[in-house]
Amino acid sequence: MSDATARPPVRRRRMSRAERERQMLDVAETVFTERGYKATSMDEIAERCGVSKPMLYEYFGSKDGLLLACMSRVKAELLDVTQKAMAGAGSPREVLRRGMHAYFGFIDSHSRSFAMVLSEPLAAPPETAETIEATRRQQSTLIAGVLAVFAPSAPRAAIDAHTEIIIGACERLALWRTGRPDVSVADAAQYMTDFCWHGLSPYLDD
Amino acid sequence: MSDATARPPVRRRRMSRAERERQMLDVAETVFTERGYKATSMDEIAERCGVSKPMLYEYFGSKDGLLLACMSRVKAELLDVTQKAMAGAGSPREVLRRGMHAYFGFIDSHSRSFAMVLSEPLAAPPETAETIEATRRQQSTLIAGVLAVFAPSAPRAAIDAHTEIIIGACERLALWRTGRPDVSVADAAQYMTDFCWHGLSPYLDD
DNA sequence: GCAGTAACTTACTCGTAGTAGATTACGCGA
DNA sequence: TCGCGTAATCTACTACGAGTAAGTTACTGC
Repeated sequence: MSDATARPPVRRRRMSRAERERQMLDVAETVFTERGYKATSMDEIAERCGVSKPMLYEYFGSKDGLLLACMSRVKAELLDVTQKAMAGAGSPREVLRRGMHAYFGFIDSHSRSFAMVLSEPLAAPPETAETIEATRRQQSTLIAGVLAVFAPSAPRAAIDAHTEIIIGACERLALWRTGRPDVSVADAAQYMTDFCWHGLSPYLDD
Repeated sequence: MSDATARPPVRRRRMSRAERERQMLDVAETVFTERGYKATSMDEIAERCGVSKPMLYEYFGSKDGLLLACMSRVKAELLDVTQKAMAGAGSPREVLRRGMHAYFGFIDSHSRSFAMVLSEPLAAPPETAETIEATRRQQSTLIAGVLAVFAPSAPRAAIDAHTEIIIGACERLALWRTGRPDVSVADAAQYMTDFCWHGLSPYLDD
């Protein structure tokens, strides 16, 4: 009866490294999403993992490191989903539309509010910022690849610039959708695709 | 001789509220830019103002508040510059190009690295994030207004969406330019304008 | 059963955001 | 020129959270 009375029998299983790491990432992702990066304390994440703080540091080195790990995982998943969606398409335009649809759909369903964290959180030292940029670059590479295939005649600088333009536009639009439940995933994908294809010209009256 | 020996005669003038506020914002902007948001301590800003920490809190309430005030000021200036640049143009396309040019030019000359702070710093509580969004919305309103004039036939939702797309693209492109000194202000403005006008279609080979 | 190691903990330090309450300098009327 | 009120300012704290050093426990293979 010694444990039943004193403390609720918190099941503190030992876990393998990989198992624990995954669990920590899951918890951290949840808490960061709930509270925001700054308002989250390492102590709280540790507690909700049923583990003590130094464990987190053992695994991720720092609070920034933990956030970074979360983001890397999510971004990798996002990249994968996007890539797969694009694979099945025929026309260039369809490739783009499907990619966009997958992108917005992922952010929407997976963790709508985590999108905030994704696009905002850097209070971080420049080093961390750079790492995040690097992750983003993967996404860029995908887009840039697509553009390069579609437009082999375009100079490199133009491709890079347009890649940044498209990524920025997507991220911002995704963020905006957070407060606009009336705009569906398909709508957003359509807006982006149309805009990429013809810009504003369809709307212009002259 | 009493002050000359003991301590360097730090000129600690008293200032009026408005005067001190401006000075604090100047210093804070500089330090945030130098060190990044997180790595900057309120003590350091206070010291470089020749003032003690509680003064900063008296004026801005919190570290987030101070950052926010900096950003508001810069954004207001940016908005102003952009607006003025657009005023003098004839054709719609020229309006856009001039606006873009002013935008990138401002970020470039005024505080290239502060652009990082502008687009990153939110480790802030949601409330602060919202305030920043509100500031950004001013910029949005400008763009949306322009779009509405150019394309009176477009539905409201489309205008809003395109506004977000354009803002996101601009911010991202500005950030990207930070690491690409070879891309001039004019280049960036041109990329954005062209893309807004016709999207990718000029590059597509089909 | 008994190493040996890998998972895990307790119990700290240190830096920095934020605050309570005393204090000083300046403007202004007599 | 002298006080006197008030606004600007300071000293001296507390609180909390990131990060760490060094020790402790539980599985794993022999």
